Amino acid sequence: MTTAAKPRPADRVPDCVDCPIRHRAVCARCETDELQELEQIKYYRSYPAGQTVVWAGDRMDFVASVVSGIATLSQTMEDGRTQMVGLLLPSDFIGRPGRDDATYDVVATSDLVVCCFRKRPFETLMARTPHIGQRLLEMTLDELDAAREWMLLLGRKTAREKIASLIAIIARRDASLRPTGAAREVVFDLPLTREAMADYLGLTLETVSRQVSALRKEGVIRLEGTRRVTIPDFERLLAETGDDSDGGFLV
Amino acid sequence: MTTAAKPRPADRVPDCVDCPIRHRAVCARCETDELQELEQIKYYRSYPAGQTVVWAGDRMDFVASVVSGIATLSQTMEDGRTQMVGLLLPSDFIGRPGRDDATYDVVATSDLVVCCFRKRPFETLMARTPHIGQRLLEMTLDELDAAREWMLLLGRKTAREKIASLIAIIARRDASLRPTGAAREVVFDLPLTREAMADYLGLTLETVSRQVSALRKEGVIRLEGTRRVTIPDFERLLAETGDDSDGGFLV
DNA sequence: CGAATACTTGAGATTATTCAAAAAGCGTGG
DNA sequence: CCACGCTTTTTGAATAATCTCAAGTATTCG
Repeated sequence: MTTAAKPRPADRVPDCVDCPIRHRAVCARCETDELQELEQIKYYRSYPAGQTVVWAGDRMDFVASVVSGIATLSQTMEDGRTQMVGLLLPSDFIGRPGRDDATYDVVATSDLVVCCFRKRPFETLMARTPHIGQRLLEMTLDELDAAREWMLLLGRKTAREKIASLIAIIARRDASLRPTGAAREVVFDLPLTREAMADYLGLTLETVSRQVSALRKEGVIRLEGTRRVTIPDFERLLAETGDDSDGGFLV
Repeated sequence: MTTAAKPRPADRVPDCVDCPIRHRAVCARCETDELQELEQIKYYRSYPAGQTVVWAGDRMDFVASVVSGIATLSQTMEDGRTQMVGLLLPSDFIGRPGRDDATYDVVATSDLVVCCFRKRPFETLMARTPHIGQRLLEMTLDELDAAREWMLLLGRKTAREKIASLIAIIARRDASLRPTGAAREVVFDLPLTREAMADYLGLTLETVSRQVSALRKEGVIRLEGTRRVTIPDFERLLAETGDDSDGGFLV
């Protein structure tokens, strides 16, 4: 089902001080001495696109931060229906302190680099210093808000609104990571296949395809190939999401 | 739309030591001296069934624990579509430290008693002692798991599976709060109207009604009136939920 | 270039919704 | 205790949205 390449220990592991996600990840609030303790128990791993990082139910002896790339969290029912329950971007946290088994499948959607911490030492460190737990609480509260926003999408939005919402969210995130100011035209690549989009949105891939095509035909978006999206008028796209018109633009 | 009775300050506010939710709420890990600090900033409020505790977007100057009764968290779209994103039971936490405005509507579904803490002092206390933050992190992680389980339900389950899942969850919770051991027949009252069930499940109330009737006609559940449910065979109900057959019975 | 994967499109079936009306349940006052 | 009005729930019929199955086309990778 998925490729089977092994995770590769990365060749060089950068110092925390030079880390690109230093200010957003679970370690964001750590003092220098705390960082040094983290350095002791951390190691990098790389996964090629498509590879599974952990399977739901598997024992997990580490927690980790996404350094670069994208991973997905998903759940699968006995008969194969799957629902994505989270999209992990750089600085996002993988795993749950205090829990030994993975609750969800974690899959690398692009080439992925993660900064792992051995779980027991991490838990010990967490108990000793409040900074990690404080930051993790903030991040978890944010994720909970995101999950609840997604519940509204899954439960109440139409297929068209779901697609528009997903594109808007990816576009926004992309804009926030990018140096540029407020470009009139937003251009970016979808990091997900149609099937992954379907799993995220609670749709079939055919419905995703049809709705993407519909938005394209109506000029809400433009496509180069199947992945590269141009949004000529962001307001127009937002109007298709079903969300409040005011709600947090360019957060 | 909702009744407009004022929240009533409760007459007597029990000591934390005697509190029924003491061991599960956000204060669960607090030492005696920390409890004393909490006593200083706490006050009780009561809301009659149907009343709104806070509206999304309103300023909230307190956080709170549910002491008794049930409340719902929900989101409403401009055109009135609403999605429930959480069910708050005794010991559950309301509000988010560090945030001034409510993100969701909170509505008392039954008569409700909450233990409020003024927000600023609570935040200060949190910063000073790690016990509250630690417990809040645990609770938030549990809520995140619950939200993600709900995402699977909303995105991938059929109407029938949704209803069966909701009934099973309420039955389980009810069993866990009840003194009895493993009774063969489970009997309990649905704490939600058909409309509230629909809002929780991402369905219309008519579909809820139809599926409840279908389960009744097929003997999966029995009904006395519209609220009182008997489950003659819990395994049979679980088989209708679409979940793994093994997954956490009577957790 | 060829095979494999990803995507699109069509037609028909299915599921859930919408609109409408009737029945059941609930609380109040006579 | 019962009648009345109100809310909640049930049920029906028609409609709309999405899914399923089935090709066919485009894209990617070796």
